[in-house]
Amino acid sequence: MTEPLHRTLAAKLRERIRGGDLPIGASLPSEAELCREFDASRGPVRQALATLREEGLIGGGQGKRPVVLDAVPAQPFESFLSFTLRAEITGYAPGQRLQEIALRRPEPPVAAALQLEPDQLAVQLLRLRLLDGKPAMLERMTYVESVGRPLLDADLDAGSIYAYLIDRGVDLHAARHTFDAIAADATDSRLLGVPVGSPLLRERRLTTDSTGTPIEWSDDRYRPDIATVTMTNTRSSKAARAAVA
Amino acid sequence: MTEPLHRTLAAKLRERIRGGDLPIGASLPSEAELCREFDASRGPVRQALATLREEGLIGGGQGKRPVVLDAVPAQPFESFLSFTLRAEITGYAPGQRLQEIALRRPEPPVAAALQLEPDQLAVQLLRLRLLDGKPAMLERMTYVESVGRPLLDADLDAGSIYAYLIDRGVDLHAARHTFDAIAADATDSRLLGVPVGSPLLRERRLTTDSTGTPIEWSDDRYRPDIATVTMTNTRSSKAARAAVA
DNA sequence: GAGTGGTCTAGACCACGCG
DNA sequence: GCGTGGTCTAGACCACTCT
Repeated sequence: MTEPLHRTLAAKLRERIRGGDLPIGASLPSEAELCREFDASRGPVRQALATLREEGLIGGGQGKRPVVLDAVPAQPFESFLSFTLRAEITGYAPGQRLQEIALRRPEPPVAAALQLEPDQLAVQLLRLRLLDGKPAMLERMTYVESVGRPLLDADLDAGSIYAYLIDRGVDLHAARHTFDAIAADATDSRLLGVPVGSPLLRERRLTTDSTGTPIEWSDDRYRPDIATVTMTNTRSSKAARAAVA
Repeated sequence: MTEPLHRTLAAKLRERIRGGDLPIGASLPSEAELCREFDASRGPVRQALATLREEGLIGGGQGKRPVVLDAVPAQPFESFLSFTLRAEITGYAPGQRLQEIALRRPEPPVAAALQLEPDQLAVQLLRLRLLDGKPAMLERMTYVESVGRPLLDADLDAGSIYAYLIDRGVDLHAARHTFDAIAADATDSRLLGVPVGSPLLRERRLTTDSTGTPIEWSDDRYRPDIATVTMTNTRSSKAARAAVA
């Protein structure tokens, strides 16, 4: 165990919160009490508390004890990307049905977003995402060929594409998300089971690697009565957590 | 000057970076050097460096000096909240037309979100937001009475409510945003200038102070052809930036 | 006034990066 | 091996909250 003390303390406190030992709204022990309990000085104790504050788990202020605000810590980047992860955080059972996967020349706006030449190929997927077995979101994803090729041989009904890509060492670094609303088209209507023209939440996403090179473009449409997109941000930390449902 | 030392140090370093004294890619002085220069101990110096790291200004690691990464600090929280700020970042001219402000008992779901008793009063606003003079978003905001009272006397067509509240010392700490899509109702239709039933992007937001006490509830509806909500997140830093348009 | 977190000091040892 | 940041201790004073 060469784990730093402040990490150990943070982990122990996190466990008490997640385990319900310290319910939402409860006060944590004071810094002095934690020092005595763990036989540590104030430095590490304060560092551990700062970590939990960053994660949005606790709040508080001068003269007041820290208070439990939330039971689930934020995991900013991955949770922003992965429908699977976001669903699991929220307690829903995620599922998926691949409708189509193809290697083709993408439409001009998509090609432009991915900075592809007009004749370059990309891997496109149409996939229906489920929450507790009900159609919740329809995603139209486009990957640059070098990244997307292996997906042609993968079992895409099995789980998260992001987990698969990260496992293979793909350098996912930044993402830009744009939200708006759009009326359901015929494909949306058929697969999501809503009338044509009904309002859907659309998230368009461009994911890039750490050099800024585009990797993935996606157009995701959510059925608003089944799934919403939620995110939390706090002033001090810059952590943001995203979830569905 | 009752400003804490670590804040002062952070401000001085931030100034050197913004002023080009420390260009992007340059190394900062070592912690020991900063201690000598400012005649401080390591604690405050490290706290100041941690602040800049949080803002995405500097990076670095064990054994290496801190390196300047960027010259402009991210201000994630405010930019997440303020339509005005988000518009300015994107280069649009924000505007607003207050339609109504009232002190009343909010509808039960809103009262529940704000943890109010059924007979407690709250301040409710209906305000149309403009981008370059065109109707872009309609917000229905509800503030707990203690926070919202001063708004009854403020000039709400002048600028950002958040700037006003923060100036008055209101402790805005965390916000939870939920996005979905909804069909325009009669009020939306009239003020936003879209047909009844057309799809709108809806953002519902609950803002709390650092003890977790709810302060504000808002239901914001965006006209998708005029305004969208965009956010960027990166893997390494937890900074996220939001914008409209 | 007692208890709490916010801040600061002075000194120490360790792990990592680099020459 | 030396300088760096990462971690930890022990003690101190102040500002704030609560009662």
